[in-house]
Amino acid sequence: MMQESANETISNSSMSQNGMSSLSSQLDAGSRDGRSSGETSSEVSAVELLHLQQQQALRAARQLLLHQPGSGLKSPKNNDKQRLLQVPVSVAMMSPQVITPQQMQQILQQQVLSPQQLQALLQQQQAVMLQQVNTHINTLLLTVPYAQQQQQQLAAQQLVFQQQLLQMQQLQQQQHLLNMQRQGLLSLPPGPGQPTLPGQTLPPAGLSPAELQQLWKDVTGSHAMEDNGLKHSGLDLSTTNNSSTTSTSNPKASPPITHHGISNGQSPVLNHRRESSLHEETAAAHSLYGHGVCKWPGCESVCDDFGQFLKHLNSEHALDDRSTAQCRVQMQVVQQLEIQLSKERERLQAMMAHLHMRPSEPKPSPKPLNLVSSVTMSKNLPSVSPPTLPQTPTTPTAPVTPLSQMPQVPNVLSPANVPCMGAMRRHHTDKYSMPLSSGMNYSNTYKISIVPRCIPVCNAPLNGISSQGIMESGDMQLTLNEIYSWFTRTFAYFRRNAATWKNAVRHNLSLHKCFVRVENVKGAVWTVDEMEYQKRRSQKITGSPTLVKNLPSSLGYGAALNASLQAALAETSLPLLGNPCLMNSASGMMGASHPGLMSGSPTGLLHVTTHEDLNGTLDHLDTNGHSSPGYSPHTQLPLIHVKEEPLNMDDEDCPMSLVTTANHSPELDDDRELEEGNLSEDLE
DNA sequence: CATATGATAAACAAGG
DNA sequence: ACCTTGTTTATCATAT
Repeated sequence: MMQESANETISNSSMSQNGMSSLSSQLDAGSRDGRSSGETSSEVSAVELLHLQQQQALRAARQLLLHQPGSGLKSPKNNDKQRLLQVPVSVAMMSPQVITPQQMQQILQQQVLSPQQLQALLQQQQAVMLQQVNTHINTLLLTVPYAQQQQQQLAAQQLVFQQQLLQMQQLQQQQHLLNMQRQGLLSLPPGPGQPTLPGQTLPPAGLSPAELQQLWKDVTGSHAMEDNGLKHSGLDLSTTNNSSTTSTSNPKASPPITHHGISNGQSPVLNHRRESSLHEETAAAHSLYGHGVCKWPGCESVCDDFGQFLKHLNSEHALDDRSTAQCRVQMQVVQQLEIQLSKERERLQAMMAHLHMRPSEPKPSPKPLNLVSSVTMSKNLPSVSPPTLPQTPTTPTAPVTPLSQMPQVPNVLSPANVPCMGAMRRHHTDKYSMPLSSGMNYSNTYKISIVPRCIPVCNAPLNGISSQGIMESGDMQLTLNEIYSWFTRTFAYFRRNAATWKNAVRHNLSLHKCFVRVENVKGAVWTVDEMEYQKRRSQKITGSPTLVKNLPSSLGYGAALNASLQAALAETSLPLLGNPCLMNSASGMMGASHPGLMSGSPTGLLHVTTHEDLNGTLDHLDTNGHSSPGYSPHTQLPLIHVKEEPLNMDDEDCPMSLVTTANHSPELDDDRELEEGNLSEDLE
C-alpha cells in the first residue's frame, strides 16, 4: 500500500497546491492591483469577495475532507503529512484573534483587503447565518408536533449550520494561509524531517515539535475531546467540527485561540510571551497532561510543570513509529467505544419505542455514523475523522452525516440512498434495534459486505468489489494479491473463508470482460476496462426497469460514474471519499440473506457501506504488504488478454452488488465483526 | 416455471 | 512439490 500512500501524497500536494494557488492567484491579482492604492482600496467588492470566499471555502473544505491523511499512520512520513494538513486548520481558526500589531501592519501593507475587513465580513456572514438558523429552529420548535421530530429537524438545521461554519472556517483558513504566504512564512524551507510538498499547506518553518504538538493540542484538546487517540487521525475534521459545534451554541464561546505559526519568525518576544501564556492556558486543558503526570497511554511519567511535560512529550512521544502505533491503538479504542455507544443508543431507542407501544418511526436515515472513515480503512482511506466528531448534545440520535460527505451529498438523494453511513450503522446495530427503517427488507441473516454500486461493477458483487478495489487504487490497477488485500482490509467477511472468496474473485476477474489483465514487467495487474464498463452500464441502464426507476438516486451515479469520474478517482487516489458514489449514494450493499443478490431489486436501493474493518491493523494482512510499484499501463506495452464475455452477464453495476455471506456462520454477528481485527489467521 | 444473475466449488494449466 | 495465478465448467440459490 505504499503505492497508494505515495499516490495520495502526490494528489494531496497537487490538490492543495491547486486550491491554494487558485486562491492565491485570485487574491494576488487583487493585491497587485490594489497595492498602489494602499490598504483600504478594495479592488474586489465585498460581494465578490464573499462569493470568492464561499467558493474557496467549499473547495478548501472539500479538499481537506478528501485529503485526510491515510489511516495507516504507518510511517512518520504519514504523520508529517497529517501535521502539515492539520496545522492550517488550527491556524485558520486562531488567526484572527492573535495577529500582532506588527503582523497586522505587515499584512495591511500587502493586501488589498485588510484582515479586519475580511474578518468583519466573515463574522457578519456568520452572524447572519446563525440568526437564520436560530430563527428557523425557533419556528420549528413552535410548529413541529413531536419532540422527536423537533430533535431531528434541529439536528438537520444544526447540520446545515455546521456545514456553513465549516465553510467559514475553511475560508478563514485559506485567508490566513494566504496571509502567511504573503509574509513568506510558508515559503520557508521545511524543517528537518518535514518534507515539503509543493503547494502543501505548511506550518511556518521553524515551528518546533513542541509547538506542533501544541497546535495539536489547541486543535483538539480544548474541545472536550477526551480521547487522545483521536487526535492523531481525526484532527482536521474533528477539530473543525468541534469548533463548529461549539460555535453553534455560542459562536463567541470558543476559547481564545492562540496561534503559533503567525508569530514564528516574526517577533521572538511576542512569540515567547505567547508561548508562556499558551502553556498556562493549555496545561489545564491538555489531555495528555494531568496531575503532574503524562497521560500518554502507558507512560505516566511525572512532569513537574507543563513545560517539562512538553519536553517530555516531544522527546518521549515524538512522531515516530511507536507513538504512531500507540495513537492508532487509542484510535481503535475510541472507535470501539463509539460503536458500542451507538449500539447502546439504538438499543435504547428501540426499547423506548417498544415500551411506548409506538412503532419506531423511520428515522432520518443517516444515523450518527461515526464510524465512517474511522472504519473504512481501505487503502489510503484516511481513518480520519469525521467519525469522531462529537455530536451536538441536543441531538443524540440525530442524523449527523459525517462532514466528509457533506460537500458531495446531493439533495436529490432519496432517503434510501442518503443513509450511506446510516445504513452502515444500521448494519452494526440492526440486530438490536427495531425496524428503524420502513420497508427495508433486511434479511435476517448476516449482512456484511458491501459493494458500492457505482463502481464499475461488471458482474457479481464480488465483481463490483473487485472493481472498486481496482478503481480505488491510485492507478486503477491492482495485482491479484492487492485485490485480495483490499478485500480483506475493506470487508470483514473476506477475512475468512479465504479460499472461497479468493476463488470467487479470481473467477470473476477471469470471467468478465470488464476486468482486464495487463501484464507488465513485474507481473500482471488487473484493471477495469472503462469502455466495457460503460458499455455494460448503458445496457444496464436502458434495460433495467428497476434501474430506470431509480435513476435519480442510483443511476444518476451510474451515468455519473463516467470516465471523468473514474479519471477523477484515479487522479485523486482517494478511494471512498473520492468516490462520489460512495459518498452520495452510499455504497450499494446489502448483505443478502443468502447468497443472493438482488440485482436491481428495490431493496437494492439501500446501499450500505460497511467497512467492517474497524482497525487499520489489518494492513499487515497484505500478503505483499506493500503495493506494487506504480506501473503505468500507458507506459508499459502491456500484454492484454481480451476476454469473451457472455452477453448477458452484464451487470450490474449498479445497483447493487451485494456480497453474500450466506455460508458464513451466523456467529459472525455485529459484535464479532467488530472484533475481527485479529482474524488475520483466517486469511491464510 | 423460465430465465438471469451471482456465489461457490472444483478441475486444470502455467509459472515461479 | 508446492503455491499462486488464471481459466473454465458445473451446480446451486435467489430474484425477476
